[in-house]
Amino acid sequence: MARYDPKLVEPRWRAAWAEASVDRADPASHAPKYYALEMFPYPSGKLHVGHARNYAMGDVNARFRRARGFNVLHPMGWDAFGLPAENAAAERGVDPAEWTAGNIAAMRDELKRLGLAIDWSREFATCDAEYYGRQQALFLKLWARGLAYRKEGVVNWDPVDMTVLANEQVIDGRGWRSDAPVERKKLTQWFLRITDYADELLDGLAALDRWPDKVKLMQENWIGRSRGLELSFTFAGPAPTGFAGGVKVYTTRPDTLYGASFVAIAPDHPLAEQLAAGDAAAAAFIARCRTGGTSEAAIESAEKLGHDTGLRVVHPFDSKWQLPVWISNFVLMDYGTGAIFGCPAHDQRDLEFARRYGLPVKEVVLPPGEDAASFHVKLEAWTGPGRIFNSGFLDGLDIEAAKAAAIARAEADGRGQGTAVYRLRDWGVSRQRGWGCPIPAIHCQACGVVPVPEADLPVRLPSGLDFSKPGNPLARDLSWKQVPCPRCGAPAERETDTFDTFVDSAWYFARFPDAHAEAPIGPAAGEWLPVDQYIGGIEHAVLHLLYARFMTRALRDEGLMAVDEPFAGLFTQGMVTHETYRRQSGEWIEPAAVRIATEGATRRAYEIAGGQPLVIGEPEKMSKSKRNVVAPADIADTYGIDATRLFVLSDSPPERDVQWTTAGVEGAWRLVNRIWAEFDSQPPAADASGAQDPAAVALRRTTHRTIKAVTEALETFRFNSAVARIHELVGQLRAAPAAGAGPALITARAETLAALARLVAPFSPHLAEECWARLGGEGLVAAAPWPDYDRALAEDDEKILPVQIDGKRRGEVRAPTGASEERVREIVLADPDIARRLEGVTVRKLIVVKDRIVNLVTG
RNA sequence: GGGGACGUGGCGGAACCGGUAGACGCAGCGGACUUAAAAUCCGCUUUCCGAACAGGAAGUGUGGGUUCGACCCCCACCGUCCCCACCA
Repeated sequence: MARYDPKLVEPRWRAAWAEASVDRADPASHAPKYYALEMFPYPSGKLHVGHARNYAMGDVNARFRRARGFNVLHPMGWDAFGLPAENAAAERGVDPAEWTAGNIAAMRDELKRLGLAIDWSREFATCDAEYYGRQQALFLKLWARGLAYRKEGVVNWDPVDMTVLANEQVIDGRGWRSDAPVERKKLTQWFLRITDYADELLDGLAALDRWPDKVKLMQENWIGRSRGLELSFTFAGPAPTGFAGGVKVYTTRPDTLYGASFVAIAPDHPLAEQLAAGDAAAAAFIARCRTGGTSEAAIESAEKLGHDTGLRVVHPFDSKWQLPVWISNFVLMDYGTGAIFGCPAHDQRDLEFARRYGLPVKEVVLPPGEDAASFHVKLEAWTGPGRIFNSGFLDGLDIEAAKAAAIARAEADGRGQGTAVYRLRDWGVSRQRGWGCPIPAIHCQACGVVPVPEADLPVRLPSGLDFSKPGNPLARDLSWKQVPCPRCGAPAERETDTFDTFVDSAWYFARFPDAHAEAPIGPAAGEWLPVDQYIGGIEHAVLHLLYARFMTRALRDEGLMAVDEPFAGLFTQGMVTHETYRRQSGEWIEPAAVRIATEGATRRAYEIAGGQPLVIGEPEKMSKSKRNVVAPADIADTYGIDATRLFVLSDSPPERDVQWTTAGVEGAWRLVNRIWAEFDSQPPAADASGAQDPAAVALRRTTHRTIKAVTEALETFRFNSAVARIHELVGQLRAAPAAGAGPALITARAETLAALARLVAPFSPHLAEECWARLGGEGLVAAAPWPDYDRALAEDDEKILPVQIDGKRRGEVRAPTGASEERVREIVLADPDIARRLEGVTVRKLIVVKDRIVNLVTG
């Protein structure tokens, strides 16, 4: 018996797949299409077990669908722009393009070694000019449609790296890379008008029935549509220049308007800036607001500060009532109108502000059970339900009715309008980076911002950029930057900002169907999109996944895509974690340097070198800092790829985290060897004529039941359950060994093995090929159809029914599958054991659940 | 502060639609093989009472409820994790 040797077996079958081009999507096929895609990786240069799990899931799905008769498109690419390449360039003086290309080559090899059924003929990287040039072309179209624009906005500015940072790159108020306190800076930036699609992006979520609810909910909250009233407060005295119409505020609580005690505007509000020009105190206050940190902790502890402008506005429902106008740090310029009215009794922030500055607190919502004369808000605002009082024409209404009435009155008076406001902001896509897709625009003194003519695309990144100094090297490369204006020919300058890399990933899935097409999105995209199953991490729930949904719609409106939604099905997989080990002194020790000893049920860790005891920590996300990273390549050297793939899919449900353990992979490795042993010991199929062997019948039943169960588990992404069923089937095979078996059993075993090879193929494709070949199977198992099951065999012909008396299990009876209630009743009452227990009691009720259970209720 | 998810043996987890709780794996224990160890193979393994592979009791975070029957549905509470957050 030959021991299974993955080092010999695995490369051989990968070569065979490549030779036969089994992984290519067939453009001429008439089979139904299936587009399987996993989020493409950033080419860091090293494959992580987390990658291995992600791509193994996608691969199981792709191979399964192919076996079920679909024409599968399963491509791979590289999300290749980004900061790590610039860091490498800055630290080691390497060319980011070369560095990235080297990483891609290394990772491609590692991915290929995983035995993924990927159509490599469609591979591309976002840093290829062939890709990003076409992205520039798409951008020009969006620009022409008015979906791209430039706007001065307040951004997170890293003063050390001299670049804008995305919100997610700001950690506790500091730049994630420089650790410098982030500044709020006004800068003119490119934006994409994602808010034009806010309603559609929100309402479209309902149709995504194969997306996790969690992701849909996160997007819903992120878009954050709220309905309310935009309302103008006119000035009591002469209005400041440009504010003849008053100050426009936004509120979701127009029902509390009679509880108003002030109007507050953001420090960045145009009115505040105008006042600052003539009021030193106001200017100082605004400057102070801008220095405040943006971190969670800073905001949490930040006091509500204000500056009374001295201006007074008139209450919209009572012309004799005047309210002060404050500038306040807790009002945000980029939500709503940048101005609010304060109702301290019914808003906690307004209450804190009012208490600090001695502003009135007037209750207008009476909570149930409270008395109008005695109800007073003290330290906590009342935001719950109630009846409106102290509020003129709104008195006596409930909150919802009062909101409607207040909006109707404001609209009738021409002072306001019921409206929806979104939390979603337009997408700022400018980055002051040198390793990104250049934004195809030229700045001309005379003509303004001019698009690069399409014929001049791609705007290529220059080679030899200097990354050794902070800031954007493109801005320093004058020979690249200085160009004639395409409109008037005068000397002009290129836009030196590059796109946020999320732009690169917002449309890449539409490129794969025609990866080499002249047009950015070729005609085959119409056939393949949407992606049938997309797989990736939950961390992209509101970033990448929202941007891709927006881009798909924007390009649809441009006539370039035929679908509304890019991803019909989405699966978000969990991470791979690992225990952590550290010395008493605190240093983290990598798993490879640790020896685990079990003493009874307790586990202890020792450092291999020196033998000193270590502290075992909870499983955590693998990270360099905690040194708990495991490289797939090292594991594959010992146990082979198939065992590695099997393990990361078998130990936990796929959406949950899985803890990497050596014992776990060893378990998978055992299964690989057990499977192989069954094939290796199987004699050629015998002639089974005659002989009804009960062992053969039992094995066949298990086989067909397993095919059914594995098929259903793979349909619903329950990989762990599928592997458990395979374990069971292998256990049955071992219980009915070929040695000494009669012809009927040998034949049954042959049927089982033929099914097993195909059931295992999505998980452990190399092993499956080896088994298939050993069995004399036709062609490659990678191209073989999925096994069918016999319904009759998958069902037992007899069921064991537990018998409960008053809900407690007291015995069991055997009954034919599908037996009628009367028949089961007879069987139960005829059972001597049951009869004995029923002596002296009356059966009040006998409940039979077909093929499941019997419950006797006594009285 | 707002929103959401999840609590099942020593561990990861399973349980279709409300119908035998603990599949399968890991760890552990016992045995076989071996000079020995590793590997491999066989068996046991929710807890408690019990000599028992007799029988019984308890049991899916806690407390209630609905039901012939609840891990599953409802209410309240406790705990853990995730997302968002001065969003008016």
